[in-house]
Amino acid sequence: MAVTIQDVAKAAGVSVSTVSRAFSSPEMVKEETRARVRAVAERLGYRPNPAARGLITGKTANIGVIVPDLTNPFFPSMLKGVQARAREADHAVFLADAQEDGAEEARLVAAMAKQVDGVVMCASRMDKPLLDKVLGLVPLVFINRTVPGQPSVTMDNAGGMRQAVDHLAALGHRRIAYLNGPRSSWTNRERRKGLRRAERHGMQVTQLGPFVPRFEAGQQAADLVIAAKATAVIAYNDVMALGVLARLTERGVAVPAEMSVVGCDDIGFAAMSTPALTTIDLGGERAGRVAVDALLDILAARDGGRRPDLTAALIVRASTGPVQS
Amino acid sequence: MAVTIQDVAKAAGVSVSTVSRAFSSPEMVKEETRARVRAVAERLGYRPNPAARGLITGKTANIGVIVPDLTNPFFPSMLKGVQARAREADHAVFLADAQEDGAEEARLVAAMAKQVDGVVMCASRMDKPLLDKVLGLVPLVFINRTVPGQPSVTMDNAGGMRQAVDHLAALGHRRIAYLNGPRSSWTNRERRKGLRRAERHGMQVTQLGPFVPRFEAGQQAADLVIAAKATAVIAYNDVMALGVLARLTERGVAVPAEMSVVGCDDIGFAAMSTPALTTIDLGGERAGRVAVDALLDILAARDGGRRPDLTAALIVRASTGPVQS
DNA sequence: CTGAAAGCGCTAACAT
DNA sequence: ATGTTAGCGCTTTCAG
Repeated sequence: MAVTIQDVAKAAGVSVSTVSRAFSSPEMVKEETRARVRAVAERLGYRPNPAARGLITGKTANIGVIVPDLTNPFFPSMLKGVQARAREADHAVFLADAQEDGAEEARLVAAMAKQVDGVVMCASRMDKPLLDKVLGLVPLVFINRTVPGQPSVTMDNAGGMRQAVDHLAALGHRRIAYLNGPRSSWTNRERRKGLRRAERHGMQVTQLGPFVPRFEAGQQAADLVIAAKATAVIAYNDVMALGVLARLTERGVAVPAEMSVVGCDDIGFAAMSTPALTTIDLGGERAGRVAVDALLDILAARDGGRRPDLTAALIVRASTGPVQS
Repeated sequence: MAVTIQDVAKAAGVSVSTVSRAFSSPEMVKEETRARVRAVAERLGYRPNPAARGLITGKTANIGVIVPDLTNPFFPSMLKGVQARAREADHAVFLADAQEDGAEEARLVAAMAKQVDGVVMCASRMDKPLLDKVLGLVPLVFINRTVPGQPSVTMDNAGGMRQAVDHLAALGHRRIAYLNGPRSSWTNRERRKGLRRAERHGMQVTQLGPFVPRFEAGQQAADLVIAAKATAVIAYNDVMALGVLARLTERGVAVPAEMSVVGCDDIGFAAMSTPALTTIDLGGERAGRVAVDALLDILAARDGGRRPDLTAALIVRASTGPVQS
């Protein structure tokens, strides 16, 4: 095995506790000895074993993250935020992909429980019974999902939608369509709330779906939107919006001249489509950071409980424009 | 703290060793006692603490993965492969994002070393001195990067390029352009080797770049390709190819009628562009699986050393077509 | 087949 | 300021 605290102690001519302290509580050891110990440790290539440390301190300095699907372009930025904040706090990250399966999420939480101080659940799919199984195993923080009594950081889905609606209203649109995501999605419910803003503008809203939020569904939806005689469409997410765009192009419908399209999430490719996609940036990276903050607070018994909603921002690009008169 | 092996032992009226054996070496304990122990453990919600176990066995049942950039759409599928294979082998995954920085990679390896049995390095950016620092800390398996004496799984970049070139040749193209990725990239060097296949067809190849492999670079490159009078272009990766496509559309150059475009990696969005992108699928998910296999072999002293190159497959979609006569 | 006891590498009282 | 010692939760000889 590798070099242990014993080896360092022996080589430095001190006791193991001194070596331990030289690292964990430097102020408790004389400047001189500390320097010597550190030097010896460095020379030997000593690194404290976090597992052994965790066994006694009860803290692992690891945090877990569970996402429903790694290939969903919505998550990478969130993960990046988690990762970055975790690093700043000297914590390592355990990542797992639950394959859109709530039961798998529960299994993963249980598997991680002992090796992490807490876990960040991104857009968890777990239902009540599953939740009951894992709650209490380890501190949890939810992103984009509220669970009674559990800390969660939620993005301002409704506010983002309102901005999108206001934007379209300002452009003169009177008939818009909304492409629903999965019916069970908390996020989708929130977005519908924001959609009610349309009433204030006297706009007519056609609800389509629910759809499996994929590119193909967007293509399919595009034809429905045209048939509904809407002049603008807001999609559940960017991937679907991109599908709409593709199908519209295929059918020769000019965007934004004949149809405005708004997506959601501001995934990387939203800026790369033709035309570039107007979209709602929910602040995924920020959410990741905040979730880790909350977790850290809880662990420090600082009680980071409920965090304020993050602010959403409409990113206006080339896929939305004034309605044709 | 949670329920420990002691609690189970007491509740089941056996010694801790029996409980331990009931889980780790079931054949060593009588059928009847095993069942009882298991039942009690289940009732109490006992889960062995992997850290404590690892301390004694020297195995953590965790594997680490380091990627240069989580937001790079090339990696998710690879991660998915790693994740899936790890799960099958009952290993958890430690993920870290090195932010395209070799030094950070080294730091991460050191930080992970004690908590994982081995780490998979995806497209590592580490140079020789950095490598020397981390080699030996923990078993490493490299993906898309060869390091003398280290196990690595490489994708068939050259073979993929050859397929692309043959495809273009078959379509009658005589003048093609290649958009280089970063000069230091091992991957790019391999692709250039495959590009030599063009000589056999008597094709003229214009090398452009090196480019930072981004969408914007693709847009920039598109103009250069047109100026070079090439009728087809192969980009270092899909993101660049998508940039090329966007700029070509902007300039009114019809794809594939006037220009054929080939990407590389088969990222999710390659199928969603207009026109859908012909691309080289290097088999990222497969690579992830194979890397974990190799790691597992090494850990079991089965010596999984060098793995055969994975096979690349050209995915022909709508962005390539016969040359205009 | 099962139990007792000795650690794995480390930290945290408790001494000195 | 430093050393001694007792575990953290688990596996693994070594005895029965």
